[in-house]
Amino acid sequence: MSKYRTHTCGELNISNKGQKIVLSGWINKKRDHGNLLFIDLRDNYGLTQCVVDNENKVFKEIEKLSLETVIKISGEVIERNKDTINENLSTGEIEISIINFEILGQTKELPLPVFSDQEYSEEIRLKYRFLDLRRKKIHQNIILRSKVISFIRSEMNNLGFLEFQTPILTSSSPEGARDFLVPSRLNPGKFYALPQAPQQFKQLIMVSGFDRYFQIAPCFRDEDARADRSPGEFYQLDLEMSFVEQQDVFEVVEKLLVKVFKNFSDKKLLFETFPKISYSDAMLKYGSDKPDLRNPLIISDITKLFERDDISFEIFKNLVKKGSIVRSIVTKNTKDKPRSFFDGIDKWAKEHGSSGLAYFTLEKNDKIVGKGPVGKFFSEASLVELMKITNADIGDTVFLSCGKQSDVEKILSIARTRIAEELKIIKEDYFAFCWIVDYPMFEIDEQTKKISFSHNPFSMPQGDIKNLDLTDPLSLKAYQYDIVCNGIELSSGAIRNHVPELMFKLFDIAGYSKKDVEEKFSGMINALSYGAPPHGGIAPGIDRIVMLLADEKNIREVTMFPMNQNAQDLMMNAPSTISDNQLKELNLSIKKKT
RNA sequence: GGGGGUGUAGCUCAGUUGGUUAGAGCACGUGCCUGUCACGCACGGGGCCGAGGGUUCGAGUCCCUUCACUCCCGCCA
Repeated sequence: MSKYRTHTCGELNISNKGQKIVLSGWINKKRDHGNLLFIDLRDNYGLTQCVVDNENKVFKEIEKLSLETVIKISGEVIERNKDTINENLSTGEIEISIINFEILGQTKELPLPVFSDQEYSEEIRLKYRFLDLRRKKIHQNIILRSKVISFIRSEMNNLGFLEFQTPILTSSSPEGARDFLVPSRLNPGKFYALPQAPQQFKQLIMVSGFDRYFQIAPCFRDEDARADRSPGEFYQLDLEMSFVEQQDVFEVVEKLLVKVFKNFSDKKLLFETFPKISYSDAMLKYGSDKPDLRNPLIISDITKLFERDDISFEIFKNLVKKGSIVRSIVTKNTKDKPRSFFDGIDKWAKEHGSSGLAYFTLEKNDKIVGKGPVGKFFSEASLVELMKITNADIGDTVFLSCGKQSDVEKILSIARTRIAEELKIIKEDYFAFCWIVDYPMFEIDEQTKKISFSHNPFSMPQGDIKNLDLTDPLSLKAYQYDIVCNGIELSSGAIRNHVPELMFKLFDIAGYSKKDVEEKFSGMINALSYGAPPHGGIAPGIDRIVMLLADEKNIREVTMFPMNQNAQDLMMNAPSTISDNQLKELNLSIKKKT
């Protein structure tokens, strides 16, 4: 028998009636009636009500204990009266009549309450994370995370994947995010980098002939934080497979994610075979490469309409002549919405950096007309044509945005969400997964006008790889794919380029000489030259999967010890200064701030 | 690097047009209370109103600067 307990605080029930037991835990809540005192004792497993009255000689001592003191209680399991049963507790049919107690851990006055549903500031939560983590919701989130990871491990094993660790101290790579760097003592002036992802290693594992690899991999990127992005580190389910095409990867990931999401959430899946949407379609129909498919609204391009003579909407027509585009969102049966709804959307759009959203509602009396501020500019014939393009009906409203393509995409993407929220047509009880496929291999940097890799430089371009036409690199598509759920990018992956000669050519387009590539990616280029299998993979983000399952909007709610927005650990005081001696050993000196 | 929000008791917040001694709930302390489960009642301690400067007879409140936290943009192969 344990010195500290015979049972946990979530374990006892009516079947233990009459037993002498020992429990240990935290004082979650006290209810003091003067001569009768209730204590809710809490541990990881649950809550048990303990009771003591003034006939007990330790009563006065127990009465003085403050919340969150850790105590050991010995007592007897008593059946509660019918009218005092608490149906919200698994232990609610019994209570412990306290015989004796012992203090195991004293507490100072609490900087934040544990038993409370109140929100409180991040600063205090992160500084006293060990107290914060005692709170119910986040405690359960962390347990969920553990269970999800362990489930994924076992499923990956079942699917024939082997788990390997890859180095944490590795080399800096020129592409991608900013690296975290670690100075080398034995190699003065040189630095390790923490891996942004085990990208090269997992490809090397394939070249080494291990066929199917996975890892719950820590990834380090020195980028600014967002609500769904921790500064510093995050975890990916990193996986890679040999002798596969894109579809083989899709099948494995779909199988896995469907199981995970069915197992750990009550929400339903909108699709069990995830729809595949090309990058260009996604940008057109949703204005984004991470569309939320729970939202039924779809964007249409109606630029061509504005070449018609029977439309007199001169502002848009002139802009179109100068190369602007016009796209629309149609909302179903919104003719009876109050004026304030439409103006609200328009005003909101203006606040978000656009020139607003023009709109009109389709109505039919003798003939079809557009009702609303700009409806009068459209002839009946042009409205019929518009209805054909956008699938709009009488009673629907058409919102219009005109401008530069990237601006229109941006504003309509967020307008799509905003309008759907207003109309309450987002299917909140679902997970809507999709694949975004056919990403362009290259893109043009708006500022430098240089061509760069749009995603991963190691991706395999689509087409005949032996006779690839590289004269128009911007039209080249890659076997590069993202998985998106409810508007959140869960991961990206690719079929890799395992042909060194082709890789040199592609890097050349992005401005890297053969020598650069050999130097920066020596490990991998070298390996690919000694018999590399065709291979590909993906890396779903663990933190974001758990966020979706726990229905949390902030990644810190599913991370045990997160850093704050300035990449500081307020509990451990990281980062911190180091001693002169440490600096000397590392051959480093710190420049004074100017 | 840029933009928005917030900052008042240990915690969560209120504080009117600039006007007496800055309030509430929880927590803490003392007292009463033997069936509560957000127990109840009474009393009490607790404040550099984030920091600095300015306007004013007078600033928690107005102005400027600055710091912290947070959300967003940039960034995230």
